Amino acid sequence: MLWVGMKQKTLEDLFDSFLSKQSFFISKQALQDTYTPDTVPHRNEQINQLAAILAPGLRGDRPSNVFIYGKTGTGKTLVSKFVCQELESKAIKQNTSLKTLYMNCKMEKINTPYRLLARFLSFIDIEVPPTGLPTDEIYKIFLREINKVGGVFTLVLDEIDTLVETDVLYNLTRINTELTNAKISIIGISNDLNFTNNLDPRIKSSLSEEELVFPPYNAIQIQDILLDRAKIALSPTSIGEGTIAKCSALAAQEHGDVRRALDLLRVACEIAERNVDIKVNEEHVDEAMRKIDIDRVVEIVKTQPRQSQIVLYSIIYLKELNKNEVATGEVFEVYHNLCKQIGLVPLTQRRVSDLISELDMLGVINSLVVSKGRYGRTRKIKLDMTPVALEKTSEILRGELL
DNA sequence: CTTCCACAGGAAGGTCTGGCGG
DNA sequence: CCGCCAGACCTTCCTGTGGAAG
Repeated sequence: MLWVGMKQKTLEDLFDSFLSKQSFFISKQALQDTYTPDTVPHRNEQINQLAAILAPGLRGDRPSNVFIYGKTGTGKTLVSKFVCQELESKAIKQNTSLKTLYMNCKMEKINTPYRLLARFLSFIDIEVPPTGLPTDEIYKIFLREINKVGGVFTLVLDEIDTLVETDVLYNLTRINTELTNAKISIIGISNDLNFTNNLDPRIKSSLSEEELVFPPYNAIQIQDILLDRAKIALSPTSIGEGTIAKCSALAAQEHGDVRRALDLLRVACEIAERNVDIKVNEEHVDEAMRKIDIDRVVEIVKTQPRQSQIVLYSIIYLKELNKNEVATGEVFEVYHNLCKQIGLVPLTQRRVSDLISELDMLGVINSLVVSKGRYGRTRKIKLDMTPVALEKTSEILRGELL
């Protein structure tokens, strides 16, 4: 698929033409989302607001807690990191004891008080075992050490949504009352705009003393940002007419997600480079779009535990019988038979129901609870992937399971 | 209007793994 | 080695419920 448009050549020809061509990339990192640019365009307002909220930390006062909302790729993480960096360097200059600490709750799997405290402690160079100790033991260590170090701490909790089920947030809001020598303020970042709706009102009012909303970027802004990055990342001769505009337009359609635009451009370049084409053009972007989608699905499917894979395969199996929308009961039945065939002990329907929810959250299926009146209440379950991705998934699962 | 289906999804608790300090 | 701990993963038991059928 990646070799679309390439005629049959000898390998020697291929290598020659590859070498004779300048690489598309000057610095690929600039298109990756780990990259932190020197400036953050179109986010001045948010930067200033956040800086104003955090500034009291420079006088040794505890800044208000902040809640930041905005969809993915709207610059929340970037702005937070940027402001924190500036704040810290200012603090160092004037010799204030102020530290900022960033953690991504989802990626670092910080979903229990224990882990949050452990992570915090490792930040001030105290290592504690990852498990084994009682939580209140860790808490005691935490209080002791944090008071020893002292000063103002600004804690950035990215993707704070993952903490909502647990009592982490509640404990966090109370932590300051136990501190004698240190002050902690919290920046919570969420891409779920309704996040605080189902939050305990006390936690809500405490955590969102201030709120910032990051609106999506529009197509022009995305293009602007993309051009900036492309200047750093790519050789100018390699970018075809309209390529950047197309990436921007597609990302703007999505929901103003810059990360998406950057991914599109980067993958499009990789495809073009592999094809030994001269420039990245709009077709490469289309191809990139497909590839990103497939890669996403494949990655999820592969890393799913066996039982979950069987559940997904059951849904695919039903789809192949031309049943587009299926109910939980049907899936469970197929799943049950499949387990027996493979020789695995099947899980209960209760558990399978949860697995279906998880697959829904991962975005490989779509499920909606509907009532069919007399015929009960169940989920309508649909696959949520492109035909190509579906084919690939089916292939992988068949390989893994049978 | 009531009934009643086919589940959703909460609560509590069990089992297992990996790790602790003594 | 022991008793204990956190956390992942499941089971059991349970109450709740939207709306077509009667």
